[in-house]
Amino acid sequence: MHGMEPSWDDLRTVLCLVRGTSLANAAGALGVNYTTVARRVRRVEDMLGQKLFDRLADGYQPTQAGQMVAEHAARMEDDANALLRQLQGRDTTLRGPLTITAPQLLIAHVLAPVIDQFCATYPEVELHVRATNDLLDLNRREADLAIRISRDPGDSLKGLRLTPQQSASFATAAWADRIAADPQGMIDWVVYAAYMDVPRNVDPAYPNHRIRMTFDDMVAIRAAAQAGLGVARMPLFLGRASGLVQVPVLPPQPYAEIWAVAHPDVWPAAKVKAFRDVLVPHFRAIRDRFVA
Amino acid sequence: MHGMEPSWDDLRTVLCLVRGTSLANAAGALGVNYTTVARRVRRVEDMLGQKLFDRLADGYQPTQAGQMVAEHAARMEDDANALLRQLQGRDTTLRGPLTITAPQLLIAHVLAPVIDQFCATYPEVELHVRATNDLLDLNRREADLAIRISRDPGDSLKGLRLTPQQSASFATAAWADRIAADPQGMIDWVVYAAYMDVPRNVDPAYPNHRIRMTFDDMVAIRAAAQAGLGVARMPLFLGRASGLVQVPVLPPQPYAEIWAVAHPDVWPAAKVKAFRDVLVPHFRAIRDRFVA
DNA sequence: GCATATGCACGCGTTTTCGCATATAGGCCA
DNA sequence: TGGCCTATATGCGAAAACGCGTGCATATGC
Repeated sequence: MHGMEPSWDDLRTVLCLVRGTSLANAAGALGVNYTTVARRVRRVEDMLGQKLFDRLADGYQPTQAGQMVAEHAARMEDDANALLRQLQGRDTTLRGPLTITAPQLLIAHVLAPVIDQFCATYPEVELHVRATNDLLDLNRREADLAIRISRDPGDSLKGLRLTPQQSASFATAAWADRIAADPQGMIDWVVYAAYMDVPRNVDPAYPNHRIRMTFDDMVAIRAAAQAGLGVARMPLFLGRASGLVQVPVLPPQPYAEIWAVAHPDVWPAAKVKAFRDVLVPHFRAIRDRFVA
Repeated sequence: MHGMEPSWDDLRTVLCLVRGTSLANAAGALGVNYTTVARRVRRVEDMLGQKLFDRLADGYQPTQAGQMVAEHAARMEDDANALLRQLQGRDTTLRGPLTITAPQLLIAHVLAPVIDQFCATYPEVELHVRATNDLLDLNRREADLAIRISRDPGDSLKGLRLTPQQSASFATAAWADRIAADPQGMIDWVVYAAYMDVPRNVDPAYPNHRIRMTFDDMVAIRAAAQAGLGVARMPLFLGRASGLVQVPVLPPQPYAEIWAVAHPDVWPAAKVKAFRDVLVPHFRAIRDRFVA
């Protein structure tokens, strides 16, 4: 025990190192040089008089004491995030940073005009767009507002339904012709890896199906369909915007709705509200792109 | 909004400034120069893009946003304290700092030999003694172990009863003679301000009493009794050690017990246990100083 | 078995932060 | 009203923290 108590930032550094397992990862998360992480960790250990990490060949391995530090620091982080969210929710300015997130395909085919209009209307807002299928953690402020396909389960996020939508089967024109000419023929499917099966509710007029291949990503599925590998189920807005033909194998049917969600703390922030106010009328105007 | 998020240490600084209401107080609590406090606060405000304090003539007055920062930082502080307590509780060394607290009079007349013995037995322990009647906050690690008259209410502290004790009435030899000579005579009392009355249970053989003066401190009461201002009720160990004579006006009767208390996290620490192991036998050996 | 990639430790020069001294403004009391 | 006390701003030199480059050890791949 050296007596002095460690600085809160040093505790945070320990948390990042436990999470990252290497100095470089922790340094990246903190936005500092990894040498600094090493120095801070050593300093905390000196102050606490306890070793927090075993220096192994493949990185820093936390000791039991290191785990304890990380657990408490994680709770401190929750409080810090809650604070920043609440302060952000009180913000009434239309200046400065705003981070939104949405799946790539939704941005490319639906949101681009919304983003354009928003930036033109609020030129002082510094908009950051995170185009990813990953569900960013809105509690940790990885984004302020998320546009998602299907409302999120679990978290206590506040949400707004932008539109219902339907899915259907799409393929190249060549495939469409072939299916029309021979409904009894074998139909190749390109499907999500998670499902691993031909969609339910296919029209009984087309009895023969097989899985041609599976993907874990809708961009890849669309590319495969565009390459003529088979038929794919996808939301109407996407199939229609991809140069594909809707084939009658799978009739239009309900698909996950599109939602805008945010943490309730952040929801009332002026910039977040402003973005919603551009988003909602735009989705109302183009609703017929999502349903048959 | 400047974008960057504030460092946790800066949030802590805001907390101390809200608590202290002046730069100097906050700086004292943090162990830094007050100029540093002013700079950090300004930095946080820039980062958050919100004013956290109104600079008034008589100090920094927190805004609503400043209050919010302080509330969350207070929770972070609780977590940091819990961490430090738990790490301390795991400490098995008999080196380094240990802070105990007890009322001045208990230290002066009872604990001094215990402290002496402990320091001789564990020379590598750096013992800090905080002699005060204030109840230090053991949650906040203002002390590791407290010896208190009466077990603490409220907190969830772990405790050990060191001894029961009794109180009685004490005065100078002159007063003792006067009372023996004239039991019907007026008896002047020196009492605690909190009570504002002659003790209950006085012997009916002494019918005439009045409050001569009140004090809010036992050191002062004893001094007044020693100066011959009147009769005072005090614990036996104190009266007997103060050159006073026990007078029969108030027969010996139960008084608050003496306890050793610590936070349950800290209780198992080696240094805390070592101190208890010196404390307990000593109190057993001198028990007759506390009861009639 | 050699080359490469990953990850950490150490030393040096630079940037940032800090403490101290000084200056300034407002409130209290004789 | 003048002096003093408290409390906050500002400028400068010192100290601490930081980033970068280099070197070493271990694991991985051809």
